[in-house]
Amino acid sequence: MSRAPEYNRDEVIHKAMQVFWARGYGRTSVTDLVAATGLKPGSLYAAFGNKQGLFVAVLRHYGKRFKSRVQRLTDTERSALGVIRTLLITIADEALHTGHQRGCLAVNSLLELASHEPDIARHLEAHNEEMLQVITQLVERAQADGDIRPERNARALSAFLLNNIWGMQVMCKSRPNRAAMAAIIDGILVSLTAA
Amino acid sequence: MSRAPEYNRDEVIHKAMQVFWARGYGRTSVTDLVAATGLKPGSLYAAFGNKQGLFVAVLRHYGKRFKSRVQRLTDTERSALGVIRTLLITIADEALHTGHQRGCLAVNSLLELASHEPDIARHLEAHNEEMLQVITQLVERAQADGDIRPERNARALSAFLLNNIWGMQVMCKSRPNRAAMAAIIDGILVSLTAA
DNA sequence: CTTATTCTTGAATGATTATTCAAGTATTGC
DNA sequence: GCAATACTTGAATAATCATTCAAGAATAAG
Repeated sequence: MSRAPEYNRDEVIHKAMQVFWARGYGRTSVTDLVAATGLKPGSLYAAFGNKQGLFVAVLRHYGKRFKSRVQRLTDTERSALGVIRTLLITIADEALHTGHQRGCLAVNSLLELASHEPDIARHLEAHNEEMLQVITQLVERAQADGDIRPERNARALSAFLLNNIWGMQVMCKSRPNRAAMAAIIDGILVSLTAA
Repeated sequence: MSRAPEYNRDEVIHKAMQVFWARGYGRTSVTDLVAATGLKPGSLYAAFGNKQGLFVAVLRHYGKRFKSRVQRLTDTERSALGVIRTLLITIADEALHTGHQRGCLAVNSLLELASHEPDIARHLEAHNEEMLQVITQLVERAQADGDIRPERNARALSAFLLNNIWGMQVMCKSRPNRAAMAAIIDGILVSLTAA
């Protein structure tokens, strides 16, 4: 006993993500979102409360997307160190090949909003903590494989790895460069596999 | 035969920097700048053209400030590798000790504006290139000192180093953490001084 | 069909924005 | 004192912003 929505929620979130990712939160107007999603203001506000509500939904979507991508990598690659290497190469390739220099939505949003929107800050910190855990598991598996010395602190190595991933996401925004990317990946692997 | 300005240009730029740094370009209103600098809109626009003009002046000021800081470090430290280590520790300490999590104005602005303001993007890319050169000189000196293997590519090592500095500036915005910072600095130095 | 429920629409609202400009004020040279 | 010049002031402007809401349209139950 009611009317069904004409839109698909996930599609709307995905389209909104493209706009937020390309333009940032602050520079994205509700008018932009209306144009991208096809939903009129009233429907958008009924579905997500407000602009920030839609943005939180987008961040959730982005996080799931990233995790499922790592999972797919883990499924195809045999060694954990191979997964790490492929992950880094994938990030580099994405930065180098895509024309738009969007970087990482989570990093972009962290820098834009962390100091001003506590709710979003908390969400992004949780996202980073999850990323750190995923990486730590990979490092521990690489240690079990014998590719990384077992006496080294997995959590510490992961913090170092995540730091470099963040750095690469910054470079995405400023003349991404194949030689530099290769040097970075090399530097990471040298450090990870050192005695 | 005219009236002298009542303000000091550098002071105004410095005060404007604090606001842009704390709030970001987009979230800083001209009203904020008027409050922080004490200049009324008319005077601000006469002096800097517009908001973006003031921001460019701020970025220039920020760049000079950073370079003079590295220079001071270079003057006091004996070894180039020591300068690199101290530089990294300084960045980490600043992130850990200051209550406000401002990160780096150049990185923040790059992520916020690079895709939308070509003039500012060019300015920030030049800034990054300068940083890369400063770091490359340090690496080359460390090679001459015998602290880094001479056969390694100084430019590549510097790209790796800068990447980690960028990463640390991202971490500034998300729960900066002493153990992680130490792990990162350790990871960098392991890689730099590896065979 | 009737009614209740929910979705859609798009114009209206009020706040905030960057920027301008005319009027007022101080300083300098004569 | 008299201009000429440049700085200061703050109200006005016009655009853009997120958000609301009343009216219309579709669906489902009875």
